[in-house]
Amino acid sequence: MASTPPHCSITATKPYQTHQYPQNQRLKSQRQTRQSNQWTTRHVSLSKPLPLPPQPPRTAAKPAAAAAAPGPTSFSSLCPPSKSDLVAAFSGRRSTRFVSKMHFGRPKTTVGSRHSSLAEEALQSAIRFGKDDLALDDVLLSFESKLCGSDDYTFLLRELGNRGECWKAIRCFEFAVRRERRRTEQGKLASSMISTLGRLGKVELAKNVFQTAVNEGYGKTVYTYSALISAYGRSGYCDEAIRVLESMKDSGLKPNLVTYNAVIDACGKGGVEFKKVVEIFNEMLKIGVQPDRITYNSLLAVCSRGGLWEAARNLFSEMVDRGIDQDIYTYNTLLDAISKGGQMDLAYQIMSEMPSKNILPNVVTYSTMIDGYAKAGRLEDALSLFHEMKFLAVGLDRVLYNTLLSLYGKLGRFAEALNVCKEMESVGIVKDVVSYNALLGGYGKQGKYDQVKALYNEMKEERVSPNLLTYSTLIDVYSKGGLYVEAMKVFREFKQAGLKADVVLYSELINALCKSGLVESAVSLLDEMTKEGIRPNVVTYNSIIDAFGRPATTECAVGAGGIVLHNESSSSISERDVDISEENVQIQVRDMEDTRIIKMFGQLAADKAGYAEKDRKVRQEILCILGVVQKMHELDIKPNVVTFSAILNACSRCNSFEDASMLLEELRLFDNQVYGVAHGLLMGYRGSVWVKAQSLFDEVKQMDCSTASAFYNALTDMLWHFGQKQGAQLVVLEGKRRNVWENAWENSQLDLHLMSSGAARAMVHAWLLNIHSIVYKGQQLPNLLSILTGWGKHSKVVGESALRRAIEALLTGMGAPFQVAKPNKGRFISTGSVAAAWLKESGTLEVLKLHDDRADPNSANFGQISNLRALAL
DNA sequence: ATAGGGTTAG
Repeated sequence: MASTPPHCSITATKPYQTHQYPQNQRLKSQRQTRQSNQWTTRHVSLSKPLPLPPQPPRTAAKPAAAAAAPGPTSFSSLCPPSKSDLVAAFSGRRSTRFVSKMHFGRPKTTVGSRHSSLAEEALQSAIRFGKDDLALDDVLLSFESKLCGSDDYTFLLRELGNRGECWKAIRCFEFAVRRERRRTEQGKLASSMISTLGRLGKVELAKNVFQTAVNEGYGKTVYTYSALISAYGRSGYCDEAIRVLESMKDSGLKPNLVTYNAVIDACGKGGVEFKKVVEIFNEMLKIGVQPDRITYNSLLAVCSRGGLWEAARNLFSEMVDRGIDQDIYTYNTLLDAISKGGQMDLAYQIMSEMPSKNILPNVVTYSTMIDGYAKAGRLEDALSLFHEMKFLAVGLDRVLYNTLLSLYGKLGRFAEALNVCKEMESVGIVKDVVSYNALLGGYGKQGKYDQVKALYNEMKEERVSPNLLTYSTLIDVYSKGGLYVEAMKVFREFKQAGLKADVVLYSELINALCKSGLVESAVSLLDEMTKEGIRPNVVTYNSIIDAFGRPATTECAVGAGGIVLHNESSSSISERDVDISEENVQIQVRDMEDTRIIKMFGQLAADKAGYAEKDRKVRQEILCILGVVQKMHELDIKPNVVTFSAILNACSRCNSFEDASMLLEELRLFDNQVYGVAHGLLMGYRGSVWVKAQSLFDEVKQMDCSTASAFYNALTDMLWHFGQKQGAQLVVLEGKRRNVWENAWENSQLDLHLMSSGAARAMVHAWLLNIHSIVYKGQQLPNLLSILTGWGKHSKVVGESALRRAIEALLTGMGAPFQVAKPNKGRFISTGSVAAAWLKESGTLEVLKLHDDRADPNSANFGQISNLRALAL
């Protein structure tokens, strides 16, 4: 089998779009995916001809969008009220957050509304009797003489929109705009129609309304422009929003406070860089528009996306300096920024100060904080806040329930997760796509594939449509579990739904290839995604860097959930490949690219079954990786700790010191500090290098536990691999001192399950040295000593981990009297007395001491001294 | 015109 699959693409969208609209009935009977796809087409019909107003119609009164539509189509079919999730999925957004939020049905309060009481009546009638276009027209006609001006119609269409009655709102708008002759009034109607559509996530329709309004001469107002900007912002189209601001200035209109607030808000939602937003903010100040509380809140939201907690704090003080009051939004957004910046203690402190400012934490505050703690791995703190809010009788809502589901799911505490589901049910909150995604991810990560399947089925039965994140989660879960055939099936479903892959999905696929050592295929997929216009991010690159030197075949193993893909390996691989190709060729030629992905899964499945043996081509790989890192520089993608860990791990897989040095040079390009420490320790330097190392470790300590431990593991492994064992031990003891591996170290027990093999071995030496010193102080050892290796983080065979094997070999090599504990293959035990006897033997101490292959002549003793000092702590 | 939840790298 070829080592590199043919070139492929997974982003080609299926050209389902028909440019002619089918009849109502036909459309309704078609699949949801098809219906939804209509939304992305630009030519949206503005429905059947409206009943003509009594006045003679103006010649240009026909909306442009309506003119573009060839056939009669009803809005009721184009606006299925419950399909909003699909709409989001099709618009290519990265998040469905915007749309999911609409489930809350936040009704816009109509304070200061100038509508008449008859407008309320008209609304009720429209809701109750406006079953289709004609019936709604009847309602509108019957109220026509009683409703006064644009205020009533504005109320009507806005309220219809708030109730999800999209098509009714539009029909009402068209009805009203034709009956109105004053341009300013028409403009008001247009801007509220645009903002209503924006709130519903129907950007294309909003744009059509805007365009029509401009064409017909009442659309060029600050309000319509602002409304359109906001509509784009809500759906995450920040570039469009900025473009509208520019075109607004071009057409001679001066943006006002609301316009700028909407633009800044759009930037926050669309992930525009803080620097760029500050430019817009400065432009606003320059033309004399004074910022207000909402401006600052929106700026804070920009920080929160990027976890720019320091910038957020500065903005907060700037607000205070300017005499702008804070509100609950300010605090919640600030807390979010600080939480995302990983500063939970600071966040907690600020939250505690809220009551003294007369702003009481609400359910949003709590969900922000609980999620922040959960992401930082501080489960106890997360749960204690949850109990606090219950105690304070802060009501739970959908988001909080979903936060809990995600929390328990991640921890594998499924009993609690199920209780949350029950509670949701009892208070009448139906599980949505977010709930399901959280559960699928939770069960998937624990390898509970039966439950994953059951949940996915339940989801379909409950008619909750999977979205990009659902597919993404499932593909990742199955790939990680080695269930490539399952992954392939999900990928097909995903393509059938007509969705476009995003950077996350690509990164998952690339990671799957990388984990199997297929670096070249991974790189070709990287090229592909770039060609598709999807910008890889640091995660994508980290996977590829980490792939360096991985063996090209993976373990042949049985999944923990008992689902084994080898059930299918009765048919030969080549046969399966042919099947896959033929099937797809039959569907459409354009699916060729997808076929390649599907083949890729086939190849992974085959590799996993042990069919393909590949030679490692180290030379080629190193060039590949170097090229990739260069590319990362060119694209100005900033590396992070994971990048550093990946490079260090790649070094550990090098066969020669020279290769490792080449990789380390890449590290130098990124970051001199990390390079200095890694290189220094590798060369056996101490002194100033150790001082630098301390400050590096201080920074790493800011990260969550698993990120920090991964870095320590990578650095230690690299040092151990190249014979700097004393240096490795120094790093490990530093990690232990800083509690990187959670209570791994007690006198009676050493828990290595979170450590890499190098780190674990260095740790065993240190631990035994410590026990040795206990014995020599004449103190009593515990009756039983155990060393836990766990089952190995990545091994699927019980007790058969590389770590376990490494530790077993180490102990045997030292002659340490530890035995495998029978029922638990990952545990080595010795009685205290037997261990003590061994430690007292004359040669033992020398065996336990570690040495560096390379040492700096100037500080030869430093390592040993600080080892002893660290042990004393 | 403003706040919180679900996916990726270790």
